Amino acid sequence: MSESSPSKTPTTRRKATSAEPPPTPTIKIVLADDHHVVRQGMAAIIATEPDFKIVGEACDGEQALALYATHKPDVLVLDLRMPVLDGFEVVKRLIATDPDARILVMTTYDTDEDIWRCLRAGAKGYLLKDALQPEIVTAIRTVARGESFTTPLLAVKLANRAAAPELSPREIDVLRLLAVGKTNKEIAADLKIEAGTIKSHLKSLFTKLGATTRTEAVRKAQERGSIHPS
Amino acid sequence: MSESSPSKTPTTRRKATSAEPPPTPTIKIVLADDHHVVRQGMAAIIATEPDFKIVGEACDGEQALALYATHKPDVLVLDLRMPVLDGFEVVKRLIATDPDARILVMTTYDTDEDIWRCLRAGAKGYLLKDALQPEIVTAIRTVARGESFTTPLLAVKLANRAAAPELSPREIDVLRLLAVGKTNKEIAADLKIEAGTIKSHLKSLFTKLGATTRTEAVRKAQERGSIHPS
DNA sequence: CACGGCCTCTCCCAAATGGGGGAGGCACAA
DNA sequence: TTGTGCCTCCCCCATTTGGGAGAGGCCGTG
Repeated sequence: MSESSPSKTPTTRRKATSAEPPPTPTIKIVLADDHHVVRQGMAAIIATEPDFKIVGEACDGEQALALYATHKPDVLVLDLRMPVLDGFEVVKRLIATDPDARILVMTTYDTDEDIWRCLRAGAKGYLLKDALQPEIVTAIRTVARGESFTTPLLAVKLANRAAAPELSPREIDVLRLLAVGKTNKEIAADLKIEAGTIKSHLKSLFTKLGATTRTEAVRKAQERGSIHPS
Repeated sequence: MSESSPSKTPTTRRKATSAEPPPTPTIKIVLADDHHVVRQGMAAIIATEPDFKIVGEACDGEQALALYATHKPDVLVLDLRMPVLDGFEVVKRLIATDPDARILVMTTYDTDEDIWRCLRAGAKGYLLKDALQPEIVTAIRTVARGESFTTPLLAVKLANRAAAPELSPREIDVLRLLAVGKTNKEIAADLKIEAGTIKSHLKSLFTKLGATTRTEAVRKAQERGSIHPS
């Protein structure tokens, strides 16, 4: 399903003004993933496209930033979960210095919050690790062109996410402590505020998350990706 | 000609009765992982070893069983999280029909319960997906020889797990409903028992998991892998 | 400036939770 | 047989939680 029209596409319409798949000079790629196996796999897939070239491989966020700076690749393929500096941080910092950076975020997890945050931070595409070869190739090519690419499956999730209300920073603080099983009193002590205030935050958390018990709130927050099990 | 005797190992001892590391005929491998990228990566890594050969690739549990049956590989490299039939089920069924099956379980997640169950079910090795090439190769070779291989990191976790008390089936039932945020009354209704009984189960869950609140219990159970976020 | 969101705090009250007991039936193993 | 663990149920009671209805201060946006 990569090419649009299978029959009527003569070589005539190959205009040279904009970048097109075949005549692209070379797409330079930096790969950032902490799993060696995944890097090998991506390398193998990328090797099937003659105009793709890996110019650097990083296994943590800092390396990714460094390699981007030195190589200025056409695409940065970025894993979200990484040691030292996670994917989201990398996107934020990279876009801050270079707003035109083309980043393709790749991850196993499909919790919407991550996707949402990365795309809003300026990532151009989002791919799940269960993607097949053609989708991966298309994604890289699309992002390299400066356009955006997101797996259809995720479009739905993104729509949901857009409708959902944002959690305030303080609510996240409470949520995190809630998630490890602390009581209101303990959370209050940790945050150095009154226990009653925790109840207030919980109330708004409940309404925002559509939960009625703390356990349910934690669960829904995890589903959304507002908090990580880490 | 004039080959006096360069070394004392002429072609005489070629075919041996027992299998040995260097002269191993060929290690046949079936790869089961639902992520195309990971399969590509493993394939690339396996290709570096001349005596390794992939005889089949599965992307779900059923395919894995089928391919094992037809190819009788020396090693089945198995991902835990897979559609249709998860890794643990595959291990159980495979060992039931062929107790000598050599299975190397590979996963991203390191929740102890999974490891524990798979190894007890008869898997020969456990590898995390962040393993580097040499470790992967060694693991495959070791398991192919019929010995067991487990990442050192996991040995610790296994020790912990062995010490921890087992949760009863009923406790797991309660835990699962607890995890989605249900109240005791709702859980009782779902399980068709008295609400008071839920409290009893919760009490033993709390002591076994070392928790004091339901949210904490859910969290610790998730950490152990007794229940999955699924 | 006024509005809205966020953070803080207050009061009240019904319901749920957690912790302490105990007890009977059942199955399985020593 | 005597355990031991599991599942079911019961009691009581202190604490926590969830829901309702505020209010004041602060800050950024329109």
